[in-house]
Order: sequence, then C-alpha cells, then structure tokens
Amino acid sequence: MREPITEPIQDPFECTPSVHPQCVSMALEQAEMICQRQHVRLTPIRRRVLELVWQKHRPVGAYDLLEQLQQQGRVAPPTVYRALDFLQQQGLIHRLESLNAFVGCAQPQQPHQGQFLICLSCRSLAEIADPKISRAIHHSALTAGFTALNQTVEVMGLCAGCRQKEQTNG
Amino acid sequence: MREPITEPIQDPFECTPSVHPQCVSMALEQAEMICQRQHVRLTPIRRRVLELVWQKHRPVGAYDLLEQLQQQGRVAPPTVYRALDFLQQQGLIHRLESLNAFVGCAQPQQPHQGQFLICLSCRSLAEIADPKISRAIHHSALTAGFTALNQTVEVMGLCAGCRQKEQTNG
DNA sequence: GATGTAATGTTATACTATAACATTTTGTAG
DNA sequence: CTACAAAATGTTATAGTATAACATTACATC
Repeated sequence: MREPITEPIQDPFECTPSVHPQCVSMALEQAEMICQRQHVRLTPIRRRVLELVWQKHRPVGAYDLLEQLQQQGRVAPPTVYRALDFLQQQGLIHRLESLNAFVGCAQPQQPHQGQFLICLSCRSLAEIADPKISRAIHHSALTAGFTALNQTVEVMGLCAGCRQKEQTNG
Repeated sequence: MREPITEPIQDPFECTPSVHPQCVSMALEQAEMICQRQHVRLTPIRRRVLELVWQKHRPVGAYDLLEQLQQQGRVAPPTVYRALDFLQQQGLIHRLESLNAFVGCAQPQQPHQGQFLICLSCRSLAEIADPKISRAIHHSALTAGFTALNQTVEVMGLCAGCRQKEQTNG
C-alpha cells in the first residue's frame, strides 16, 4: 500500500510524474466536495474539463482543451468556455490574463485572488498567495481613493531549475 | 497667457478636458526626446498611434486605433501592431493584459513595470508605481527560487468618483 | 547612386471568445 | 407520474485579437 501524499498538490515546480496522477484525482475529489457544499453541479463535461486542466498541470488554452474533448465526439467552443466559466466561478481554476490560458487552482477551499509565477523557459507555473502583496496593493489603491475588488498579479521570469540551466549554458 | 501646467500628465482620474490637449502634446514631445536619445525613429505612423492612444487617455484596443487610422487611408492590422510593439519597447505605452488594450505610459522617462487601477464603472485608469508592491512581489518570488523579470499588476475596482455615485444610487 | 537595413504595405490566416437560438436534462410541485 | 420551470448543453454563426509570410518602399552610409 502506498504512503499517503503529504506534499501539497499545489506546486507545479515540484509536482513529479510519479505523484501527478494522484494530484489530478485529488483535485477532482476536492472539486466534488466543494460543488456539493455549494449546491452546484459538477456535470460530466465540467468535471472532464477540470480533469484535462489538471492533467496538463500548466497553463492551457481553451482551444487546446477543445481539441482533446473532440477526441470523444463533436464539441464546439461554447461548451468549453461555459465549463471554464463555471469552474472559475467556483474558484476551481484561474484564468491567466497574460497567457489567455487557464490553470487549476491550488487552494480551491479558500476563495482568493491568484498570484502567479510563470517560467518563460519551461512554461511551468506556481501559484502563490502572499498576503503582503495583496495588502501592498490594497493599501496603494486606497491611497489613490480606489476600491480594489479584484487583483491580477502575474510575474514572468525563470524558475530555479531553468535559471541554473541558463547559467550553465550561457 | 496660460499658467504653466504644474500637475503631472499621468493621472487619468484627474485629467480634465481643459488640460487634455496639452497632456497629449506633452506626451508626444517627451516621446520625441526619448526616441532621439535612444537613436530610434518615431516615424509618422508610430507618432500618430501614440497620439491616438493619448487622445483617448484610457485603455484602447488595437482595432479601435486601426479604425481611426483608416479614416486617412487604407491601413491593415500589422501596421498598428507593429507601431504598438515599437511604442511598448520604448516604454511609451503599456499593454493591459486583462483588457487586451493599450494606454500611454505616465512616466516614460524611467523604465518601469506598470501597475494599474482600472475602474469597472467609468473604465478610466490610473497608473501607479508603488515600490512596495514591486518589492513584495520580488521578495515573494525569490522565496520560491524564482527570478522575476516582468511584473503584471492590474487591479479592477471603483475609482473614488464612481464609488460615491454607486453609494448614492444604491 | 549602389547597397544593406529598417520600416511599411499587403494578403491571408491563426487564435480567442461570445451571441443567439434550439434542444435536452434535471429538479420540483402538483 | 407528469407537467412545468430552470439549468445545462448543442449548434451555427460571427466578433474580436493577433501574427505569419512575403513584397515593396524609405533611409542611411559609403
């Protein structure tokens, strides 16, 4: 029998192939629970889209998802976008504005705004949730008399692994 | 003779119709200077696009610009996008990822990442440059072993004026 | 004025997203 | 159980955003 998974499912910089199938199924289980609690329906399509998003475990475009869905029958764009809208509303996925792409939410239990570190080299992504950043933004907004309702924070750069490689090569 | 303009050109929440023509021409003059210093060419098309961006003085889409350019002859999308790319490279405009739109840069003299407050009600926008936000992001990234090269910070909410109106009405 | 580079023109197409309306599925009240 | 309303999905068409690829023109320098 396997050891229970102790590491969080949330860090793509860390998620190894060996634990990956489990991080997908964990995300789906969590989603089932959350939807039940919220009295909303995680229909087969919605569940399948969430599964595909987690399987990639990195930013994935709507038409990429569409293509995969079409391997099991005819599907049109609105079907995908509706599922993505639903999943976003339930906080199960985030949209990455700078990539026109979507990614599974690391902490769907507690609603939050995503903050993202996106590696330009390997295209992997990590979600962080640093209250200092949120607070700094809120504070700065207030100073301008502005009421912040929704924050987008997306940071492009190099993850630890790729930075090392670049240094070795360059 | 007019009083000299003491207020910065950068705050769209503040820019009144009376000073607006001047804030456009100031932005163009600054651009001329910057391009000269950088030994790059602010060609008529590039200059015109920058002018249109500043005339709107709020987030404006590429195809909106295209439409205006077409009033003086046939123009195709690549022309606009090339001009926008150039202006972005020179730090004269910013791209707003969450709106697929562009806006004149408030402080083109010193290169920086934009941080934006976007009013959901009146669609106006203010650019801020709060080092505390940048630093919080950098610090948080470093903690994750991530080298931040480029930050996107876009905050949706209500500007002071619109918030008051909402309260009065609601 | 020949030559190479930068900028622009031109055509076509890729990619992202939604409107509008038809149909099916689901939950609920009678 | 069945009739009804609401929710979800199907279907077709189209809007909106962006770039690839190649041709032509303008510019700078020798």
